[in-house]
Amino acid sequence: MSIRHALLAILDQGPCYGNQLRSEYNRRTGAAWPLNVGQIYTTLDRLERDGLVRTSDRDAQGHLFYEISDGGRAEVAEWFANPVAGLSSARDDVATLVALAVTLPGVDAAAVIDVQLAAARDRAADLRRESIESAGSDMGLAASLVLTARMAAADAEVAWLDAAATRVGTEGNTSGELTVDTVAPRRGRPRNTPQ
Amino acid sequence: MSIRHALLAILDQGPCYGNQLRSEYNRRTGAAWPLNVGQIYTTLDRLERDGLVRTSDRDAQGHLFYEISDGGRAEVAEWFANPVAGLSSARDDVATLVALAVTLPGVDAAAVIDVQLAAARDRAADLRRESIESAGSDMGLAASLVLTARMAAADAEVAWLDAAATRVGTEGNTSGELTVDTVAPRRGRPRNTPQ
DNA sequence: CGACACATGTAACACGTTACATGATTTG
DNA sequence: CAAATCATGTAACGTGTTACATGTGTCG
Repeated sequence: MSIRHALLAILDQGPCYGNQLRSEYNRRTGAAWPLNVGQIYTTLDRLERDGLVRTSDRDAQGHLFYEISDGGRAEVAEWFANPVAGLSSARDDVATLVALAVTLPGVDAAAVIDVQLAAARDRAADLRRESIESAGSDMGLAASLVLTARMAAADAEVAWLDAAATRVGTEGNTSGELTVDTVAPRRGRPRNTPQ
Repeated sequence: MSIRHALLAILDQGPCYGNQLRSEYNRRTGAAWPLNVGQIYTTLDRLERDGLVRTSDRDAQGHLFYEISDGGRAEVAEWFANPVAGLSSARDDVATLVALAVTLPGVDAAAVIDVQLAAARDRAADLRRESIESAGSDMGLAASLVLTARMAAADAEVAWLDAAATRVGTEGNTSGELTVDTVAPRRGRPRNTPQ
């Protein structure tokens, strides 16, 4: 639900054509999450389908302009006025992976965590470098904020994985391992004995 | 790509039937990200379509068991051995929202941030409470790790929003505001003057 | 001219998600 | 018996994402 709203919010400033929207989106988010060109048009189609946008006239250059509707404006206002589901409420693949690594017998949880930790550290370092390199440039406040958000997320991931590694090392997974058997449905009788 | 792999990893322990997989998934992830029952079956269908799983026999109770294939086992091994794309590389809706709020004239960025900040704080507090309540319980290591991961993500979000509020307050969005005009395509002539 | 960027589109697919239908079994 | 739970499924939809086709204008 992010791209939809982002494009809509930009269109709230005035009519734009496809590629223009792409540029705007990239510039404002610091090109952090690259947006495929085609996606613009599919998203615009869907916005039009939902009556939030309508196609306007064509340019002298042939650019096809899209214009926001009243409904679209309302949607933008609502977007800006209410909480959105952020990363902290999203399904976390790394956490899922680690949780399963810890609970599944036969998986070296420590090794799994190490791999993810190394990758997360790389990622954090990349972002930090990017931040330093673009320090003197003309990067706007928005792009700068996005960059710090990504760094914060990466750092949090590193810190958590670090703590997880320690806990797995000390607490072990002795009581953590869960065989599928444990969950035998109530109406029971020993069911499947994996392997 | 998370649910697929999670179910596959559980199936790597031995055959399971649908609802059993649901229980396993919920238990191992501390039921943090609730999984609709139907999703299990759609996912299993797709796993079967891809040859990573095959249906096994039926139980005396009529339970339909699924069994992992060699290809599935390979996929699980690969999943555990390589970095996965975590939250830190995902599109961040909150950051996008704030970035747009800061760059779009006519939007009260400070107010937008406040709303998100309040929601994030609530979320963090909820998780902290959940953590305290389940302190003495028999929560396994995995579920505990997942909970801390969620708290870490929520805290990071709060901290970032806090910093963003400050920066928006001090740096203002004077130089940050970007009219759509700014981006006039190179081959140019003043194009659309929004509003 | 040829390479490249601009610009618009389309077709297909993946995954996640929900709502609904259906039956059996347990339990109060 | 009635309600709740267990269990299996299906149909439909939404967004994100990619790969591809196509044309035009610019620039060396």
